[in-house]
Amino acid sequence: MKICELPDGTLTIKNITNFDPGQIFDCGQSFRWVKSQNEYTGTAHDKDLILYQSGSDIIIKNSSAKDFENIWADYFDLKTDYNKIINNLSGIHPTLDKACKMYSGIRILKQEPWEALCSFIISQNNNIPRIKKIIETLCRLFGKKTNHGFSFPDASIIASLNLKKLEPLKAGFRAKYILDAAKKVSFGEIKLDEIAKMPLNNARSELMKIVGVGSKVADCALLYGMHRLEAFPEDVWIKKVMHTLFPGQSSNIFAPYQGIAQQYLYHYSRMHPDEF
DNA sequence: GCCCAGGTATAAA
DNA sequence: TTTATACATGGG
Repeated sequence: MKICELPDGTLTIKNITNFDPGQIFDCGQSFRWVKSQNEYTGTAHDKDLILYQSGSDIIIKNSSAKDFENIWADYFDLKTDYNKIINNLSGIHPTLDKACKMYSGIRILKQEPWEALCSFIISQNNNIPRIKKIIETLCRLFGKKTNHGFSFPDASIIASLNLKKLEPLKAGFRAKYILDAAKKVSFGEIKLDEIAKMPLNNARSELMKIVGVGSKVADCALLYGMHRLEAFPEDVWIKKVMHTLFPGQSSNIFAPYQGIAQQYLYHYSRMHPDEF
């Protein structure tokens, strides 16, 4: 990978592999990247980024090389060798091999822990367009303005609100869950930075102290917000896949990349439901 | 109108 | 420990 700063202010990231913006931003791990034409615009760590793919390069329209190296390279998990992970997973099962290759452009983003936790609370029993709408409203109403959008509101901001003030979100029964999570996080009852380093099962139990956080949301928060690649969010699709392809076996056969295997298998199973 | 959405809390078997 | 149902809202 090589970063080239052009005179017009754009950056070109050359020789980048396993990076397909469509797969990364529309695979359901993040709900905040907005596509317009071929461009994706997103916000993290109070900064915006606008990028698009051009052949095998990624063009960044609004970031300095310094910010890219300090913030975005880590956010996009560019130091992880996904090709190596795919090679490891491919040997486990022929269907997993196909899934890995079909979705080889996915990387697991290092999102901010609170944003991921809150987003996946909102995602429960919900569809992606509406999840996006609720999160967008949450950021617009309570986040800080950035150049091209809004930051995700801190837990302390949301903790200072109440159900009435959350009504414009139209989050339904999830509003009380959002509030409980915000309070527990901002009052220090739940410490996300410590949970990120705990053994997986302890981390899960801690997160599940929040009302409305079950095993699925906990694992999503761990995988997408704390980059715990061994977390394994299990929904109805993944259960079907496991039952069909790996009967009687646990997700540990993918260790230590259960979460990445889950991503490949989830999308493959949605694309080929007849095989399961 | 109807079914369903990358689930969870709750109650009952 | 497993299985059924309500939950708020709106996309398709």
